[in-house]
Amino acid sequence: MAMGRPRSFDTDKALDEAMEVFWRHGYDGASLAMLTKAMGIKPPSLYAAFGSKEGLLKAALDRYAERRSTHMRYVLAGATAREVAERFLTSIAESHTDPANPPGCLLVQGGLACGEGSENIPFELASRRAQSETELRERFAAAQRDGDLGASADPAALARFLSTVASGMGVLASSGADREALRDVARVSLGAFPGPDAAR
Amino acid sequence: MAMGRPRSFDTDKALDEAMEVFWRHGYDGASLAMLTKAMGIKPPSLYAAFGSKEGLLKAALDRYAERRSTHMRYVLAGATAREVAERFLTSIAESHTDPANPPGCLLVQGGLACGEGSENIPFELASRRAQSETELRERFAAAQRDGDLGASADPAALARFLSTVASGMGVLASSGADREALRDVARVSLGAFPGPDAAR
DNA sequence: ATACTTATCTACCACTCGATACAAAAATGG
DNA sequence: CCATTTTTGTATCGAGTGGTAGATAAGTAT
Repeated sequence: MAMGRPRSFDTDKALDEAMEVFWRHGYDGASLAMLTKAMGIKPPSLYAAFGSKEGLLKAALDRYAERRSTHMRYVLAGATAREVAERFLTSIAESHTDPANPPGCLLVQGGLACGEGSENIPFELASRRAQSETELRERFAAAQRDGDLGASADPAALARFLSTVASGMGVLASSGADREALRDVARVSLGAFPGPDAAR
Repeated sequence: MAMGRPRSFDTDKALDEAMEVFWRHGYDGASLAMLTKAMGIKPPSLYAAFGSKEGLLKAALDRYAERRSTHMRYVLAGATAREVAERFLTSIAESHTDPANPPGCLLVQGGLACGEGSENIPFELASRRAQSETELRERFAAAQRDGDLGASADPAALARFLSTVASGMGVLASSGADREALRDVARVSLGAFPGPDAAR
């Protein structure tokens, strides 16, 4: 069977460029002209590969999730619930101010509100944000069974708290806050985090 | 001297409608068609009254700030730093889930990232977010002088922490979280807040 | 080589964007 | 009344939007 003309661009490389544009300008703010220029391809190639602007975003989000899953594995591997929280917030302070990327978090910058015709974008981003919150919640529930998180603690509330602080740090970083400011927030936030029952 | 034809719409009422549109769709996502329809006026009237789309946003932000200054006065009037923090977070849990408004916070929803030609919008919103952080910081510094906030506490870091949690709660609310979820976040966050030195 | 399949490029589609020119309308001052 | 001033509605501007038609290029299979 004939294979056809091979693709002349690297899909992952192009996705990285698209990701950066969505990250910096949001879904609505990212025009096809900006995207195709950054990706180094023309509109028909984009549509053949990703179907639509929304499809391109989803592909970029998948790639973003891949990147973060490495971080998240490290975070969840913390020995105690407390250490997981610490790893979570400090790694976010680093990643959200990494000069290799636009400041903040793609899942926040991508678009909390959108215009007509892209109403489902905020939902898409929210569901992806919810994923790491779920991972944290399950990790904390396990920690509670293991005894390194007090029985009186609320795993769901703690996970939601950390996820909320993470979103807030995304907002903070996007407005130009430096790494030290985010570390401060992480440090103060950890003061809200309980240890095993004996410690509190 | 001739006075000219009187304006046929109420400026403040129109601004409230515009505010809601910006709140729900963000700056880029809010089209002139949506704005003029919501405001019940035609483009020339909009431009005569507010100069530009950006001018309209700024006018809406001014009105938003007016609304919030009442809340902020109540917050800052708390007897102790701890009480100020408590009032700040709980009032935000309420306001960000007030069914009378779009969910979340206009200063966050309005746009963290924008397209070409509106690059200064995120700055405008960030500077308005920074305002309440400054108010909190100054209040906490005063609390430290008064002795109801420990000498070892860092007023700037605490204010930044609260402001960050507030932004995070805005993100959380915009994705449909209910009031109880926001209250949980507020409650957990307050665990990070120190009292007078004796208490910790 | 020829057939077939797929990707790419040029050019363009219908539509929406923010913003405005212009004339009619509605007020006041004389 | 008329002159003046300002607002309003209609109708539209040029630019840019997301997306595509159609021809051409570049590969594989036979």
